[in-house]
Amino acid sequence: MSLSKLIGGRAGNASDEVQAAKRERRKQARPGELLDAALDLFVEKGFAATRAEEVAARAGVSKGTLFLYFPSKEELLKAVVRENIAGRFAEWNEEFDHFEGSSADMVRYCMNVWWQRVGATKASGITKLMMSEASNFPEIAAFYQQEVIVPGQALIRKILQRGVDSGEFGPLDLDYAIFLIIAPLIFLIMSKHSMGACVPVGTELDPQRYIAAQADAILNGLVVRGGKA
Amino acid sequence: MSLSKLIGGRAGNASDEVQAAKRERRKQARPGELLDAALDLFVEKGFAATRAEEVAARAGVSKGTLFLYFPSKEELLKAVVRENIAGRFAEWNEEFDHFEGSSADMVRYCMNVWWQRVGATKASGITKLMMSEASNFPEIAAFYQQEVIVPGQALIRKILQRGVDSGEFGPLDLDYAIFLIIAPLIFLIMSKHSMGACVPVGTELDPQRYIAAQADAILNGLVVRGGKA
Amino acid sequence: MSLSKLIGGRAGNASDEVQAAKRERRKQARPGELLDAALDLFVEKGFAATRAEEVAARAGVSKGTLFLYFPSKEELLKAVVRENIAGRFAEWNEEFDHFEGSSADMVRYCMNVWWQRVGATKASGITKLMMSEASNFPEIAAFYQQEVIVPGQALIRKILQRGVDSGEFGPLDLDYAIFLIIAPLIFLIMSKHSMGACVPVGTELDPQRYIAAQADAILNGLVVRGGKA
Amino acid sequence: MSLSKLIGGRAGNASDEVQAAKRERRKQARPGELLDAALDLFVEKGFAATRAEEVAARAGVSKGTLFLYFPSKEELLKAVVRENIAGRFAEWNEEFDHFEGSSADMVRYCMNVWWQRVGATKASGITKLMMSEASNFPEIAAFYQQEVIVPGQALIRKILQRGVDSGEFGPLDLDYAIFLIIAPLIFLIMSKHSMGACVPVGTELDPQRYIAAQADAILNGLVVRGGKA
DNA sequence: AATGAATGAGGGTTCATTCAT
DNA sequence: GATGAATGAACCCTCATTCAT
Repeated sequence: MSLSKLIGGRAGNASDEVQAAKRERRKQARPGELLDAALDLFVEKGFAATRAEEVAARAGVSKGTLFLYFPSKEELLKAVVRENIAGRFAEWNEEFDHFEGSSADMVRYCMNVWWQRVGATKASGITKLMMSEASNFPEIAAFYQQEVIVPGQALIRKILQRGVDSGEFGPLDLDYAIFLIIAPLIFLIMSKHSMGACVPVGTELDPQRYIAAQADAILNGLVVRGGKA
Repeated sequence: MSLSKLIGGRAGNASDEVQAAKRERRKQARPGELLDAALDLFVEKGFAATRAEEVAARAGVSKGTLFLYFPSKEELLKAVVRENIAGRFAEWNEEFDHFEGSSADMVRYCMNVWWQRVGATKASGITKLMMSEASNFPEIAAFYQQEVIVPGQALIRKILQRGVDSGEFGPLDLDYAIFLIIAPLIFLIMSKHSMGACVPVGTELDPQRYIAAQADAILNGLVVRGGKA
Repeated sequence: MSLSKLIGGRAGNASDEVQAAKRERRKQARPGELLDAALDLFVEKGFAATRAEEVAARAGVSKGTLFLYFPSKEELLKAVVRENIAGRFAEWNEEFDHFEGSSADMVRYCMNVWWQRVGATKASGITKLMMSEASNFPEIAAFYQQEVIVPGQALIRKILQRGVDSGEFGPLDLDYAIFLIIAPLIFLIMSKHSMGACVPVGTELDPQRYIAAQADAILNGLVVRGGKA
Repeated sequence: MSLSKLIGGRAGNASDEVQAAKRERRKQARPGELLDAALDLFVEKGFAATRAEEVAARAGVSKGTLFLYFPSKEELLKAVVRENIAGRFAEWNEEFDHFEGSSADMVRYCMNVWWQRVGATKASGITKLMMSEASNFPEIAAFYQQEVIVPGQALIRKILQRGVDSGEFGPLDLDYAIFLIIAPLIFLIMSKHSMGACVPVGTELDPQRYIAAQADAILNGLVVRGGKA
């Protein structure tokens, strides 16, 4: 912004400043609006099948404006992925390090919190997007692998390890046990973004109930205990 | 094109008949080769990002030939899906109806047999494909829903119901419990076809071990039993 | 933009007047700076390949400002041409009318003076520009033809005619002899502005030496004289 | 072409072969037709101002076809330059090495032959093109420099050296004397392709007469000989 | 007057589809 | 049937031009 606006020269007046600020705010917001629109459409239709003009239109701007903010459609995709992978794992690690309660509760909490903070948000679309487009954009896939998959798996592993260490969980093949948590969550996302969209209304999965059912079974198993053994 | 065909003499003779038969067989095989090639490529790169010419090239024919067998790229996709979801559910239903053994074993058997007959085969690509393209082709998605998802879920439900009825499994919210079986299998397929392709060699999932670990936990739970009970 | 202008106090004062004067001068200068920048770029990259924004940037103003002074890119081109062919032929005619010396000297003088006043200046770019763009802008080309080529050729013709009249030069096909002077000068300009830019450093033409060599030969010829005659 | 066509199987007949051959010939001719069209338009309008579709249209094909033969507009330009710089200097060197006659005649012959074989042909457009676009395509310019300018100058130099060696020409600053031949020829081309196109009909340069006038003056000079010396 | 964000027509390029051979 | 040259609609991206500030 020009210095004159800040110092208030002759031409400047209150209204001007307000307008300028509004415009400035708009300009700041533009990339975000475009990224949101792009995420929606890339997730819904796939990268190749989404036209740049559609993204612009959904963000309420013209085709040309899109390219004012992102040099190409592919860079837009990269930005979409980058933007939506706010590395929150540090924060979560912290949170789980101080968790006080059983490891079973921790697993439940982890799954629920993930749903609230990722699964239920637009960010979940990134997972669908990467699943669909990974092989077309290996560079982005590698980035996603390193920024999301690796730290995510490490986090789950730590939780399970805690349960094993405390004796609450039995001995586990951790390399594979982590998918007990991950698989149902990923599946939930895929359902939401893919076939789920084609399912008759009223029959979609209820995420809370879904997660509860999964957690119950993962923790306690389907097979009834004791008694007849 | 085979040289023999090109040189083939003028008059009808034994060799001619042999050639004709061979050609006939080839002609019959052609669509299959195209469907195979298309499945591979659609799964790997997505529908929109796959060029018709690539499909033809991988099938060893020219671009024009592809359109001789399929009127459009979209019809090719439909055929690919139709071709690869040969509903084997009738057969499986039969098989499971006569299963003799515990329901826990049945779950394990079901997951393993699914892997052998679907997950490990090219047919698994259809799942990936539908996940990625469902929203672009709702008609195909509905078809898949009806031909695969509904009967598949019914099958799983029957297995779990059997366990509940026999008292081997505790009471279950069946609408959601079915995903205990489905989610890890779908996840396995997505891993294989998506990000899995971007994972460092040697760190891919071992399907057998993966399925065993999932089945164990689903059936028995992570939490240690007995003792304090 | 200059900081002083932005901070400038509210009340009229001496400084204000100074600023206003400076701004006024700047305002007058603006079109000139734009024309200079445009000439440079049009010559270097061609009209179509030069972006309006580049011109503005080189002139140190914003894109919008360019269109404040010139209604379109094409009008800018017209202005560039118009501005840079300040018909100095009247003055030169005068000068040559009063030339005292041999016509050979006059030819040499003419070529050298042309180099100093046109060839070595930015104005020489106009020649290159017209050569490149004439067929795209016939209207401008006609203007150039009328303002530069016709009077230029007339001037040369007068010089040669003088030599012929005085008996210093042999009989000449004047319509074509004029190009003896013109061709090497135009070639020098084209060298400077075109391929010359691609020639290894140190191997560019030395204009003075080039003109001297051309003039010598034109006047005296390559073939040795006398002797055997 | 398929072997069957050559061996003549069942389906093949004379008409078929004729048609196929015709088509084949067309395909072979296509690139040449496109290059011709491109040369014309690039020369006339400049590279940037020429649309790919125009080139295709002038060659009588559709836009898409152009890109079947040349991967991009820029590659088309490169091909145009390459195609039209059939390095004929070897042949010419040979020709001039065996020239029998005075060096003055050789100069005249050289200029005339150049006009017939280059100046009067489409290839002359390349010179115009390079003059206009050199700085936009330094790579092509370097190629042109190396393939045309350097050998061309060497050829001229040899001719002049011959005259100096034989005593027919006086001592020369060869580095600059070569432009006595080159400049008028280049100027002739520029006239033809640039302003020349804007000159009133009937007033264009007559190349033969132009070359004769230039050669006469270059060889014998404007200044009358003998007498007063 | 000056700015630069926004626009949208235009041009290069791709690719599903057609059709003459 | 099979081919692949040809087509042209559609898409990405550029950039001259506008206009709110």
